[in-house]
Amino acid sequence: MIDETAVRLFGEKGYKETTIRDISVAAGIAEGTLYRHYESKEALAWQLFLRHYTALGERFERVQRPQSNTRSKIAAIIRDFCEFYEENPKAVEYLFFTRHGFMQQLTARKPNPYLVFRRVIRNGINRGEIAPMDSDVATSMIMGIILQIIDTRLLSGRIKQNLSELREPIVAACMRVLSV
Amino acid sequence: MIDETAVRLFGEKGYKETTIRDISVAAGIAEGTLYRHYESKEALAWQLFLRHYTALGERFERVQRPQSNTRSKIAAIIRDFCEFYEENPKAVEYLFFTRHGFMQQLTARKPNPYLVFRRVIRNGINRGEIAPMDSDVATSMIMGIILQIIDTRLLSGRIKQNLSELREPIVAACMRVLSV
DNA sequence: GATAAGTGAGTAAATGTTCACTTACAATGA
DNA sequence: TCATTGTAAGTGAACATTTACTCACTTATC
Repeated sequence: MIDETAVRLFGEKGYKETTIRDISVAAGIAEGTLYRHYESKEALAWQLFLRHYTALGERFERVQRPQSNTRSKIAAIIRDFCEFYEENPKAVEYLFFTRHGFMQQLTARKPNPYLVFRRVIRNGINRGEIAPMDSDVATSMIMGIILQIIDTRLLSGRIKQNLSELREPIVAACMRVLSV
Repeated sequence: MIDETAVRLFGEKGYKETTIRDISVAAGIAEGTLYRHYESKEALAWQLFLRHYTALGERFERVQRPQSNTRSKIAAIIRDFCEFYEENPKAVEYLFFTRHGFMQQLTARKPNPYLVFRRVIRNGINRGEIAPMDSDVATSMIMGIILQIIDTRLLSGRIKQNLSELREPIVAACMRVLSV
C-alpha cells in the first residue's frame, strides 16, 4: 500500500512536491511507519524507481527473445510498453516524466529497458535488417514517439484514445523511422 | 540577469527544487529585490514560461510561412527547433522537461509551438501532402523524436553529437513518420 | 516474552514572503 | 548650477509555515 501510493503520488506530482505527509495520509498510515520500511524519502523514491525500471527491462527482454527477426522483436517491445502503461500508468509517469536524477545513477548490471531496446536495434543494424544509424539516436527516437504521445494525452488532453488503441499506428511509425 | 538565472536554474533543477535563495545568490541580488520585479515565485516561473513558449511559437510561425509546401514547412520548423535549442538550451529544458503545470493553463490566444506545428500537419493532411492520420498523434510523435534525443543527451550522455549535427537525420526520420 | 510494526507529537532546518530602511536617480524649481 | 523632492530599485534580517525525520511508547505476531 505504501509503495503503490508513493509511486502514484511521485508520478502525479513529482518527487519534491510529494510530502511524507501526503504519502502517509493517502496510504492510511502514520508518518513514522514509513521509516520502518524505508530509511528516508530519497531511499523510498530510489528503490521504487529501480524496482519498476528493472521490471520493465525484464519484460522487454522476455518479449523480444522468442521473436525471430528484428522487426518482430521491436514490434513486441513497443506493444509490451503500451501494455505496461495500461497496467501501471503511474509507474511510467514516475519513471519517465519525473525529473529525479535516478537515470544517471543506473548501472548496466540490472535489466534496463533503454539498453534492451538499443541492443535489439544495434543487432538489427549489424545484421542488415535496419538501415544503418546511430543506435542511441534511433532508440531515443522510438522511445520519444511513445512517451510524447503519453505526455500529450496527460498534459493537454488533446489525445482522447487509449494507448492500446494507438498501439498499431505507433508500431507502424517506429518501423518507418527505422526503415524496417 | 534575474530572468536568465531563473530560467537556467528552473531548467536545471526544476521549479520546486530551485529556491528564491538559489536564484538571488546566482544572480547576485538580495532576495527582496526579486519581489520588486515579480509578485511571487510562481508568478516569476509562469511569466518566464509564457515568454519563452510564446517566443518559440512566433519563431515556428515565422519560419514556416514563407515555405510553399508542407514538406518544407515541417522541415523548417524542425530545423528552427534545433537552432532554438542551441541558442537557449536551458529555456527548452524548462519549457518541456520541467513538470510545471503551465501547459494546462495555456490558452490558444498566444502563439503556441505545438499548435503551429499541428496546423501545418493538419493542412498537409487536408491537401493530401501527408498520409491521413490523427494530427495530435502525428504532432506528438514529431516533437517526441526531437525532445527525447535532447533528453537522452542530457540525462545519459550517451549521445555525444550536438543537436545541430543530428538535425538532418531528425528531419529525415520525421518525414518518414509522416510518410512525406 | 521477544521481535517487528505502528503511532504521532515534537524538532531542527529550509523556504517563500514581508518590511523598514537605504541607495540611485530623474524631475522640478529657484 | 545646485538643492529638493518623489519614485523606483535594492537590501537582508525577521517571520510564519512547511517538511523530513526522530523517538518514546503502544500494539501485534509468532
